[in-house]
Amino acid sequence: MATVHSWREHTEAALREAGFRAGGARASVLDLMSGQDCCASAQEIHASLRANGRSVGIASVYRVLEVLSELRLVQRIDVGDGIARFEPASPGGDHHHHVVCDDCGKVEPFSDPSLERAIASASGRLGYNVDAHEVVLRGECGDCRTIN
Amino acid sequence: MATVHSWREHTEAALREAGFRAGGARASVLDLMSGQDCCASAQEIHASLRANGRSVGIASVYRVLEVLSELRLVQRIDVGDGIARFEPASPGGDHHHHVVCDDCGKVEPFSDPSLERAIASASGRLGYNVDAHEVVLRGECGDCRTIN
DNA sequence: ATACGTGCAAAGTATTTGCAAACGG
DNA sequence: CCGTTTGCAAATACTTTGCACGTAT
Repeated sequence: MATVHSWREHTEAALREAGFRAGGARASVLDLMSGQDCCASAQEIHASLRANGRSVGIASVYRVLEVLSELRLVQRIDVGDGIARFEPASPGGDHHHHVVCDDCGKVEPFSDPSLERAIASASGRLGYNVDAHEVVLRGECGDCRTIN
Repeated sequence: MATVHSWREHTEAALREAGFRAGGARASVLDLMSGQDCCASAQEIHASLRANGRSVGIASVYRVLEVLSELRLVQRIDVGDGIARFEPASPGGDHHHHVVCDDCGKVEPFSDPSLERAIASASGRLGYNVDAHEVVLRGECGDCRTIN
């Protein structure tokens, strides 16, 4: 059974509901992102679109990502290199976090239920209405450790 | 009992050991940062120094922060606004994380031992030599919730 | 004396904004 | 039609780099 509401469908519905119109650039970005396994930067997304022959402007990519971020349809990720990365917010439950290699800069996803529980419990103790969170671990990856 | 090794002293010793020379800009940055309670951006640090009459160049601030980051004497924090922030790495044990208000952008520190345990345990399961981590929570702060 | 540290200015890169044309409803 | 969306180009903002000079060792 395929997910009844793919991220793509869910997102388009949410945009329509929020009063946004359809448009080529947005459709292209959604197309690309729906097949994206982990986070990608605006520049990477733009380059991929160009490579696939869809000529969307870089400004549109940023604008689409801004809207999607505000509606929490994508999550913005900062792994510490000053580049904003984005990935579909997971209604499908594949929520995850990231490990970054200090050495080669590689970014990999991981997930851990007990970490999620600890975050939920800590969130409850703050005077904030916490609705999103991000965890970034840093260290030397296996490959780099072998080389050095 | 005052901490025998303040961050300031610890940091200067580590720099000397690593073969760095003393210099005015670095001393100014260390001075300022040792009295810093939570994270500050390079620009904020630069502005504070100027305000205090210490004319260090912005480039030096960045260079000092880069060195300190590499030696893990300061931790770099990215709360998602595209600005790198830095705070003394806590040998004194006041390790903490950050909550950011989605609305007004305010950044506040918090700490939670069980969250730390969960991170340590998750770190152990990855193929990485995890030596640093960062958690950012996002939500509406108490003030903004009252206003809206 | 020699190499490292620093300040300034210029360059680089990610992101945002102004604007006119294209397009959806 | 009217207002949103888009692409281009220019503007902005943060950060890095080149280079000449100062300074610690």
